[in-house]
Amino acid sequence: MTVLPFTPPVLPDEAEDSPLRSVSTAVAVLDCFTDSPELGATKVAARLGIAKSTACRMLAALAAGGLLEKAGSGRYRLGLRLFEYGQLAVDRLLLREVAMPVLGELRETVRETVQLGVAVGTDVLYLERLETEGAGLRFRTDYHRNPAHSSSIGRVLAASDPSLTMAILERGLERRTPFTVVDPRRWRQTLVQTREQGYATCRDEYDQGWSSIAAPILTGASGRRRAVAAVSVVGSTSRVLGPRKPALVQGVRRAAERITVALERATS
Amino acid sequence: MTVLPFTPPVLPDEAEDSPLRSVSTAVAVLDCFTDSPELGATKVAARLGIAKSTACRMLAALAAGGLLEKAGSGRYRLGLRLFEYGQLAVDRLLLREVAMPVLGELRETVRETVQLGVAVGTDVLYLERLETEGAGLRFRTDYHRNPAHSSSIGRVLAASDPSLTMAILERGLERRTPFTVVDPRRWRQTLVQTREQGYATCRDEYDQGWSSIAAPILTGASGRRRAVAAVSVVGSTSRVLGPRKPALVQGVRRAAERITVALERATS
DNA sequence: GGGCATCGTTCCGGCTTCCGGAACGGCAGG
DNA sequence: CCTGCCGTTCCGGAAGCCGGAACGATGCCC
Repeated sequence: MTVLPFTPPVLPDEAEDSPLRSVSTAVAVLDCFTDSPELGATKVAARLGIAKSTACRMLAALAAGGLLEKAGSGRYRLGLRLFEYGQLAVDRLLLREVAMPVLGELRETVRETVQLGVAVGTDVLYLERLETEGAGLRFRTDYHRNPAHSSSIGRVLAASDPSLTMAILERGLERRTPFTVVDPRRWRQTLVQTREQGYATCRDEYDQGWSSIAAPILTGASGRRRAVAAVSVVGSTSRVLGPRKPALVQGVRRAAERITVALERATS
Repeated sequence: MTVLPFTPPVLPDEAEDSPLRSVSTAVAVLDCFTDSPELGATKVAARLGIAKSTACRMLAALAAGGLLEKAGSGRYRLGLRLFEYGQLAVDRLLLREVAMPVLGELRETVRETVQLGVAVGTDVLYLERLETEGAGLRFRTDYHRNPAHSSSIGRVLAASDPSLTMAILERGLERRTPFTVVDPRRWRQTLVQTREQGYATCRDEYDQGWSSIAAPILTGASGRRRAVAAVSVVGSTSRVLGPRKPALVQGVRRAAERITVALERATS
């Protein structure tokens, strides 16, 4: 039997400060499914450090609620009700609502994949991704979350949020490619540059050959403006950071600015 | 104070047979947010028939897990982690994976909004919706779930699943427009017709002025084929059920068939 | 094909932890 | 300023949960 690629017990770390232990455990059980598409009671129990019987009951209870689904022979997977809840959650986001049409136009203009992302912990969560329609090389689309330090959106968000910057540094700058900026000083320097320029770039740092440009969507009074989200254009490095770069930068910045204004108008 | 449009206590009905009461309650709390975007402890407690303190703890625990988020002044809303889980759930669906490219081509062909839906209880849940790109009237996009009886996808699914048919009839055929088929006999007749034709239509039954055509995605051995999902084209009634109807029917059927074949190939 | 290892599920006693009522603090409206 | 209303906290009683072990089923390997 091979060594499990699993991260050891997650539960003791994050469930310590919350009441309702069984609910916390249930959430931890759900978390197990972010890494593995299908899990059984034994593996869940092992990963969380709980009794097998407890894991079994948790799985059954979550399945009864539709958050999990039973996939033959006692294995479980994430349930469709989660998809439903997730859609509801994001539909109710004013940000996404006002951003959507602008993103659509941006894609038309730049003819590359465009993204809308926010910070979740030290990661970037992509709320929307409109893929390029061209037949060119497609960006891989099989993730919805990235470490923030190796993402242009993450850089834009961190540039205006000192606490996010600290959290990212504390977690550590994990190397993904030979080009990932892993030196804290150099990484901070990229934030300085981002603030000066008003946009961020990310060259080959997450997936070699792929780069992106991002600009911030701001909110708050003019004195205390902060980035709540960011728009980015992503594509092969030669297409994004080559001769078209100035045009893409302008497109991304304009789109972000338009969303910022639309947000202000909608919330006032 | 106005009469609440809330359905009275949901919890006693569905949490009776499951162990882990607090987990069941937590799921019921989540369910409250399908109707209302934001809720506080008092309203949740009233709706579920639990103590205010219990509701408060539930909300706090769910928020600690990221399933809910605190929206200033003690109100809560669905959290982004749900979006993440939901994306994972649907990304891992083989059905969606093989259907996506076909749906894209179908939209190109018919130049209308196309949908992919499955049955969840007596509703249709839309796993994917590609909106028409044209500048024409857009179908409203603010829902992800429909009563199955007034949907062409629901009709297709019910036509091949007697137990779904029964469940829908037991729940009752709610009238949504003057054209909604609410007579059980007539509704059953539409299923017969669906089986004969191999596709279903729905004219002005959910939103007046909007109609759809759906065809089934089948699975299982040739003897026991059953619809697991369906593809549909939706647009204004004149565009969908007018002169273009034969072309749209053919397009939808071909797409559904291609997905069926692709699914078989992928699972064998 | 048979035996074995593994896994999911069930049962039960001890006790952890959760529930409900009441009191506290903050907020908004009168 | 006062008065509801609401979210949160505290506490005792007890209900429901946890963990270990036994059961039944599944699937793998020989």
